[in-house]
Amino acid sequence: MIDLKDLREHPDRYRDGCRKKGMAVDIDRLLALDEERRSLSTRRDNLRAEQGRVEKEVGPQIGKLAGAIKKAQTNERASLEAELEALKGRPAALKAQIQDLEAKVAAIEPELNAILLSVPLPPDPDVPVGTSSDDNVEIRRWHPPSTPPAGLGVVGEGPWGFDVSKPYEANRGFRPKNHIDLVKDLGLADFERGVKIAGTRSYVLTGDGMLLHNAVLRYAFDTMTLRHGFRAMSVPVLVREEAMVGTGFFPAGREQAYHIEEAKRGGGYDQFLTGTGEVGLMALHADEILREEDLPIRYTTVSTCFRREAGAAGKDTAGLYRIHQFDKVEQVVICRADETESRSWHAKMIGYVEELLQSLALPYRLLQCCTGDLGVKNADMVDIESWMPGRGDVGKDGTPSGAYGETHSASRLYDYQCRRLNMRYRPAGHEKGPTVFCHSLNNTVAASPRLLIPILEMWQNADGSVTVPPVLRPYMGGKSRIG
RNA sequence: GGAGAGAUGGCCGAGCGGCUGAAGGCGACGGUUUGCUAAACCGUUAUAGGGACCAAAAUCCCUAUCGAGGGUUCGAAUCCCUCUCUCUCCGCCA
Repeated sequence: MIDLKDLREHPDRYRDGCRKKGMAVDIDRLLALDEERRSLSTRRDNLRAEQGRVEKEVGPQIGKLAGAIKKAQTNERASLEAELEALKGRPAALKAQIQDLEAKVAAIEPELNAILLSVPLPPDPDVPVGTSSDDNVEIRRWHPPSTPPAGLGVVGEGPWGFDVSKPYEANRGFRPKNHIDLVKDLGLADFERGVKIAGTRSYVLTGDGMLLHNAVLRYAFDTMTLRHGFRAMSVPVLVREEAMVGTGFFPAGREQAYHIEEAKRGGGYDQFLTGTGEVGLMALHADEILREEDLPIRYTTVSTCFRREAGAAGKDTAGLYRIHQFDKVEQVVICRADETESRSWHAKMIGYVEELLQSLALPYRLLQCCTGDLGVKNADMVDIESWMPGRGDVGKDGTPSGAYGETHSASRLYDYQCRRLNMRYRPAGHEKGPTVFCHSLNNTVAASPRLLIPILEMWQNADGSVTVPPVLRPYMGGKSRIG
């Protein structure tokens, strides 16, 4: 959520933000509603103050009179009652006016709040302006060196020295299989039975496929907790609507989430399946005032993620790329409201992922997302795409060109999310000062099975087997080869 | 699923129609005392919205908030209704 006060003072900043992000939000309507609400509530508050004074003044008299009436003789009762009615007249008139104003305020609020929730955080000035992912700007690429660093592999096995500008065959000396064929031939996944059980975009990981999946997650999780000091967490993936709204996924992404309609069954309230562990991690401290010395908070979780993929019909229907359910290691940082600190965490969180991909020898590139590709809640977003030989256009010989596919996404949100979540801290040394909304950031560490695609395709061998990247072997009982 | 009990400030806990933004305690912060610490004593101690002032901060004023929402009343932390949550016991269960 953006700061309404700031919008009031700098409406053009938000108009501009909407335009750059390609989102149509009626800022003028919001300003008008805000103006109206403030004028109404000021009048209401003044009347309430008046009511308070009147109550103190005539309240006790009313009480006394009411008591007197009970004891009074019938002949004097009538005059006492008239007096009581006269006394009640003033507060009653105030009450009616107050209720009228309250009703008017209440009538405005739903629309005002709905618009307010949909106003996007303006993108940072250094984010390139664009309309879609086509306008994203490549920041840099990384290719694995031809000589593997100590402990990460041996020459001739895996993608060491791989150059994505050359065909796979020129790099490795054989024509690659795509991950779909690899998992079928090696018995790593069963799509038919997945669909039988759960419908389209469903799958079953089998045998070494499941082991490799777990190995990737464990490796990524351990990297974050043991090496980088992030706190290991398990969080709900079935959450209340408040958590979805608070983290900024609703209302914009409502169609993307599975909706558990418990209220219809008399369950009291509905729930939603989260599409990322970010929801649970960020909602943890909702409505809390944190201590500055406890910041930054660094959390990581591994959780199952659910996505309806609404609007993606027909896109990436085969394989493990776009699926309804997957597992993801996610990292979040909650830090002080300081732009420099936010930016520095963003860079660090991207660095952790680069380190991970490099240890797996997977070629990748960093993509600066343009304004049109940002969600409502980000000021800045960097995607990391890993090289997937099985993607891209298929050539005359039936071999795909290979293409980068998104495997990670690092967002910088300033206080947008924490404002919605009402997550604040009290700056140290300013015990009496106002509270400040925290900044938050999030980034993927590893999403699997999607990350299995580059791993399998890049680490496959000419004989159809797949070498297990050395860093994953400890998580697979030391196994070095599948097939 | 059945039966009870409860939800008050950073925490504990009183209040059960007006004088209660809320006693008392703990904690925290400031001060006095002190060779230093401790103790003792004094004081301060919520959040949000709006407004005054203003370059800004500070300050001041008004309003709201005692789990949430609605109701009764001139007036609700206090009475009534609904919801949410927590705890205890029984049943069931990975």
